[in-house]
Amino acid sequence: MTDMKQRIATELERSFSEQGFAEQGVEALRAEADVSLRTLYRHFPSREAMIVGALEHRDATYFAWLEGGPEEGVGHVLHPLVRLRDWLCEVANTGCLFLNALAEYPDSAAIGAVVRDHKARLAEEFTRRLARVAPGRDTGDLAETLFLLHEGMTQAARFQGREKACEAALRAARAALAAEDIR
Amino acid sequence: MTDMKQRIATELERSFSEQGFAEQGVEALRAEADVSLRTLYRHFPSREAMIVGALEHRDATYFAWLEGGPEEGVGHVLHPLVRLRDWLCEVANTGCLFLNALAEYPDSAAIGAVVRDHKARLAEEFTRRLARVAPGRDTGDLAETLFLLHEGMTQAARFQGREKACEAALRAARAALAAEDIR
DNA sequence: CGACAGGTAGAGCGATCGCTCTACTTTTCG
DNA sequence: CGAAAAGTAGAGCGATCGCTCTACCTGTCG
Repeated sequence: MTDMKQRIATELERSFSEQGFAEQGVEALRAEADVSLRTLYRHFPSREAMIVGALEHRDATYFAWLEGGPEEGVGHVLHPLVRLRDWLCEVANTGCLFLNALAEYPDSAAIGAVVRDHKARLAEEFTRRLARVAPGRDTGDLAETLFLLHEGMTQAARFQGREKACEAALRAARAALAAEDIR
Repeated sequence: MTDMKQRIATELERSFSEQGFAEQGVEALRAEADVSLRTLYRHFPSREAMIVGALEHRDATYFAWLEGGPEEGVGHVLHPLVRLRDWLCEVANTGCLFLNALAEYPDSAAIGAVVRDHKARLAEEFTRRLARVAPGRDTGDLAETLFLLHEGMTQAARFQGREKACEAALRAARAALAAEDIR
């Protein structure tokens, strides 16, 4: 059943997010998902597949998390950063799950591909939003700046604390938009 | 001997940097350092101590790497970002060793402490440089912006490619300085 | 009914893990 | 010289790893 696979993927995502990748083996993952070892392996035939499955699930979760928000103006552009702040406060402040995975398995082609795909679409998110708010203008550089701030904020929140990193990133983003006369 | 410990630490740093933390056990580290298992454990009595040792060594290496450069003007402030670009080109483009370690062992107090200490001093680097170039002005926010760009650049370079991330970060940093009339 | 897909529980495989230990050699130095 | 310190080589410990497999149960459907 697809329900089962979804349910397991949800638990894998939560588990890896909370405990990291190195600190728990397959048996621990099985227990968290509350299924038999056989069922776990039926849907995710290796530990690497479990990681990829968790990342794919997180990808969907996170883009759903970004939905909604202001449909125009600065608020529309900044929305992903605001939602990231919410995520860091309400869900987890443990860095980026994708980059954490990449850190542990830098040689895995499968993991690398999922990470690159996710990040490319995330960067595109800023590009799209800027294109909507400032149509006809070349906002490519600005999109890259906002994406860098997004990545920096995610990491800095871990060791500096959420509030400081979030305020700094939003302040910097607003300044960058203001400097380009986007309002 | 301290020489020996230094030499081992150098190899540990290189090894973890190139292969990641999860993908090699103590035996592989021993082989890279080209010492006996007993000697390795004499200087670093546990795998966690090896990681901490590698991070401490990297801390020293990296701050030495930042030395030199312009002593005033925008160049002085941007120097750490320029040197980071050099590092990503010449040494390794594998993200931040400290954050990679934290990703794998989020529950280790020892590792967490080293990471927080390193990052705090790195953030301070921008604060100091700005204070020198724009004495008497409140450049705290700007320093935080530059630090966020530094962190974002480090991560983005991994999956977007060095050039794109480095150019974007330097461009964004210059723009932020210009907007505050720092030259 | 009977076949089968998909679930549970858990024993157990070989490999590898972090780490300790023995036995011996080399270097340092009072 | 001779003791202590610090090195090498590597066997081997118990624990854990990822993963497979057997044995059994349950619901669906032709």
